[in-house]
Amino acid sequence: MGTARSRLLAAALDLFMRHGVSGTSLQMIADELGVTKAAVYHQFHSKEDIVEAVIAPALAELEAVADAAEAQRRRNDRLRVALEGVVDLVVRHRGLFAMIMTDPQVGRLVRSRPPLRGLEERIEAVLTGPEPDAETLVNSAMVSGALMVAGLDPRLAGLDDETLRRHLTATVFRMLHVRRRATS
Amino acid sequence: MGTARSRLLAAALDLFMRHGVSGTSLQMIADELGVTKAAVYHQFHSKEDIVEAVIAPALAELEAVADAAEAQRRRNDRLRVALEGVVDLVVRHRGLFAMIMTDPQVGRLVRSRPPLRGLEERIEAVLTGPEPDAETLVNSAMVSGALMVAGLDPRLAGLDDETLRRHLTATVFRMLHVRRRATS
DNA sequence: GTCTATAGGGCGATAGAC
DNA sequence: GTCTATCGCCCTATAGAC
Repeated sequence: MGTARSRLLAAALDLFMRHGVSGTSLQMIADELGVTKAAVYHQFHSKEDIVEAVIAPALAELEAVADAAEAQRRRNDRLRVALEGVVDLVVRHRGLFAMIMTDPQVGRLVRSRPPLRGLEERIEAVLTGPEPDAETLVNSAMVSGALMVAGLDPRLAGLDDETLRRHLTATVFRMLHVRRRATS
Repeated sequence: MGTARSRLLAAALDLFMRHGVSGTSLQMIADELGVTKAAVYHQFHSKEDIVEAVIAPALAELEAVADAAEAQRRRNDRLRVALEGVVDLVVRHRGLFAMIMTDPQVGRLVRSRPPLRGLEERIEAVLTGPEPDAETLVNSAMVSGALMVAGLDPRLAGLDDETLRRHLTATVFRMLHVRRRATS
């Protein structure tokens, strides 16, 4: 079963994805675990703390992806590393990124925390490059949305990680005109 | 300024997109208009009524797009008509479709209303065709997400309708391997 | 169409016993 | 770690005057 804390986070994530963050009350989380609200407050001091703990691991991984992408010398390699990294995260965490991107409350929280602030911008900068034209701007926005929804759509829930990863990668590369192989 | 009703709907849409539906209270809507909550309840009997009225026009247009697409004989034409129609809707309504697709509360509402129920499925069926393989399933899900976020992203807010429409169309066609011209 | 006033309930959060 | 009990707030919604 894991620790009380990890069971709480798992239940919270499930409810957040099904009802949204502001649509999920602490009472719902407590009911899901079969305990009272006060027991929830023993683990986390506020609802915001819960949201933060739920998204923290994925954001840390996203930061590592940004680091790895920015370290590449060639633009095509930066794109390739960023896209492969983000696809991998989306596949492994499925709905979590959809929750982060679509829920306005989560968005505010992410943007208010200094270490995370700018992470979005770093990824976007890798995808678009400096001074992007309209087409590049539109396409990179579309990639975000396309990946986000891929982790959410119930029709894709039955696909295994490897199949989903392969098709996602192929299509985002096609969207942004990225060459498939690393530059030798 | 328009009627009280239309001003209310405009204010509600703006707040729904900024804070989400469950993150928006009737008090916030009333404040935005400079009136009291009771004045809001004079126009609509419940919050759900407001949500329904906000999304109704766009959903009616979406239904017309589904009709037009299903009337095409060839698969490529069905795809082309559906995608061009949806792109047009997304461009003209911008954030509205993002709100419909991402907010769990709105999703429940849409799926609970019989005339609208199945509309999602009709559009999806046109995009995927019968018994789609994994790649087709993934790609059509990605198209939904890509279009959704395009209406939401603040970076694209400055683009005029025609520019946005052109790039969105080009990229979704590329995602789904659709030929650009109508079948003669 | 808009107001004041209020009902009734769920919310996040706290205190203190076990 | 979990409980009972409670606080104060804000929510949706209603009633009735102007």
